[in-house]
Amino acid sequence: MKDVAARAGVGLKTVSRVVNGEPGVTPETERRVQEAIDALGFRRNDSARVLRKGRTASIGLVLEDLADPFYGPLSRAVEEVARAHGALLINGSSAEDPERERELVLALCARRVDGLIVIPAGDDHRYLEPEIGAGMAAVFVDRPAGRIDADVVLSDSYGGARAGVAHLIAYGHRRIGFVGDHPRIHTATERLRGYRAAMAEAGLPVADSWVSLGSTDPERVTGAATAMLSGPEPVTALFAGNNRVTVTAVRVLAGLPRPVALVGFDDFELADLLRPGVTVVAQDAAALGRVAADRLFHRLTGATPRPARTELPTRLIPRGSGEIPPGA
Amino acid sequence: MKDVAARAGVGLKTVSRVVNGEPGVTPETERRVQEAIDALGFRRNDSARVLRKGRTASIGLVLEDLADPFYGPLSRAVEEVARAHGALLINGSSAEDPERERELVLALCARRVDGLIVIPAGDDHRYLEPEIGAGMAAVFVDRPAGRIDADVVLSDSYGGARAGVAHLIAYGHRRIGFVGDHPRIHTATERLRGYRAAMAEAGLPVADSWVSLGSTDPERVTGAATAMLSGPEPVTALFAGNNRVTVTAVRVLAGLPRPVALVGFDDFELADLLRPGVTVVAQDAAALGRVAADRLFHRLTGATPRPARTELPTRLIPRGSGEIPPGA
DNA sequence: CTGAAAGCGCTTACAG
DNA sequence: CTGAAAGCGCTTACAG
Repeated sequence: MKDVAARAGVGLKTVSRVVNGEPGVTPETERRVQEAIDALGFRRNDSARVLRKGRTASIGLVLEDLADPFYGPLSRAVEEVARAHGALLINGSSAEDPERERELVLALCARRVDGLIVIPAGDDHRYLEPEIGAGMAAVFVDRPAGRIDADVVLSDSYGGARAGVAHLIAYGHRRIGFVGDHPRIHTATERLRGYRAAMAEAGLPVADSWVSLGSTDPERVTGAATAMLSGPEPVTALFAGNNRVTVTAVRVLAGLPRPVALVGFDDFELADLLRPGVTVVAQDAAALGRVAADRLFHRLTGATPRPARTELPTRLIPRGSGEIPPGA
Repeated sequence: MKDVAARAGVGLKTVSRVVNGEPGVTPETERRVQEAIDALGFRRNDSARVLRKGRTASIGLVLEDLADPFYGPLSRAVEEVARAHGALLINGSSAEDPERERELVLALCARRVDGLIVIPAGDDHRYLEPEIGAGMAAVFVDRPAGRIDADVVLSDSYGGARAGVAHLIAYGHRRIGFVGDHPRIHTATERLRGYRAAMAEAGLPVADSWVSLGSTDPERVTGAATAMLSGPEPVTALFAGNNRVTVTAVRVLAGLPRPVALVGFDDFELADLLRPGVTVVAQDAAALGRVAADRLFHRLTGATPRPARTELPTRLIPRGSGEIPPGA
């Protein structure tokens, strides 16, 4: 900028005015400055600008895995809101590791992102207290923050799972298996709670062997589902706790001689083209991202509402797999 | 930092040493400084650090759409390489709009990211010349840069499409349709070139009505595929130019009374569970990202190889849909 | 309409 | 082992 000023024969502040389109510069001066800018290939260094202004015009998004199809639309929705506010998105994957989540979040704080959207891997976020105290805005998505009071935007996991299991019960099932994600993950336990509620409301018992929480690794899920489907009193229907479990469950059921009912949490592409089509409890990933980002930018404009919990509804989409009666 | 120094009764530089783990500080001094840091909730402001050091420890990734399942694994792979080098990832979607791509890229340059990975939407990147001249490193992925000489990492679209179409020909097809992305997109024209090569090598003519390039919008693709499949001399097989076209083609074919062969470019989840399984020419999205990021960081360590073009091989995966003979 | 001085919060290059 | 001064490249708050 100094070089530009020298070449155009003006002061630093005038260059700054031209670069930022501020008023109060003669057309002739502006022309000279612009010429110098072009000749020197000058581009404003935003690092310096950020240091002076205090705002980085960027927000951080920490999620589990950018490669998971659930997070793509969510990220994109956050990005669109950020873009509408002139902010860039810094993205990071925690790989479901609380320590990695913490490192990422603190690195983003050190960069002074204007705000943070976090899909938490860990269940203790007290490490964020000093940051929030220092003015950092943070919104949690998909799972609540642990041990701190913060905004959170969730899908109605409990209600969705309950409706999905009730759907299977309505089709005559009495022995229904539940295969879900690791019990450390909030959505997994909420969905299990929904399953138990639906069973209890129908007066049905739940055998321990019908419930399996753990890694969504295909081998683990295959083993768990296969165990429930064998033995003297196999389950006649399966409720899958998330998209990855559902996909593996579809593979397991495809290899079975008899049809078994299946309802999965999370919709996925082509679910309608499988035979049978896969009945799912759909959640709106893009809406989760959009609502969370809106909340964040609301805070960034100076509003300081008390931290709130927002639950987005889910939607049951019958496609065939969830309407198979027991013993079909 | 000034406050920390004052509270600990030391100089600024000593605080800096402790914060950065530099040697040459008495344990006792370090303890005092650490205490002040904790008491004040101090966190180093990386904006200032960046300004002084000249490196932001971040790279930019501009792609078409974060929500597209093809880009998720690619982004994640880039992120992992960046992480290994201590860098964060700033992500942006061009939405296939050249002007938006340009805005994003220039915004990232203004932030002085250390390097750039770009999946180009436009075909003229001369706007990057001043930046590259000023030392910005850029690697293009999936499609080459337009009108500038730059590193590029691609899948072998030509060879993959040619192999896919040859596969259909080997199963007896003579009239094969090609539905692809917009002709402005490099991969679309390369895959079309592969299609034409395979047809020519088999001595087969290509009717104009068998080829349709354009938007991957489901309506457009449905119309194009339907037209090729009707009339007095309908095609007996379809080659789909990318993942989104393939998905729509599967839907179209599912509604047809007779079986029609299909080979798609890009693999997708559950392709093996559809009936018939979908035969695809698979490319490795994660490898594209990994190789591009490796190249970028190689440049960032000071190496200045001449810009090179790297082509990653594709792999034909027969699953059933591509092995349906004509008139089956 | 224009510009000189101070300062954002660090690191660098020295000096003690 | 420790620290004072200068500077990274901008913007802010003034003054003319």
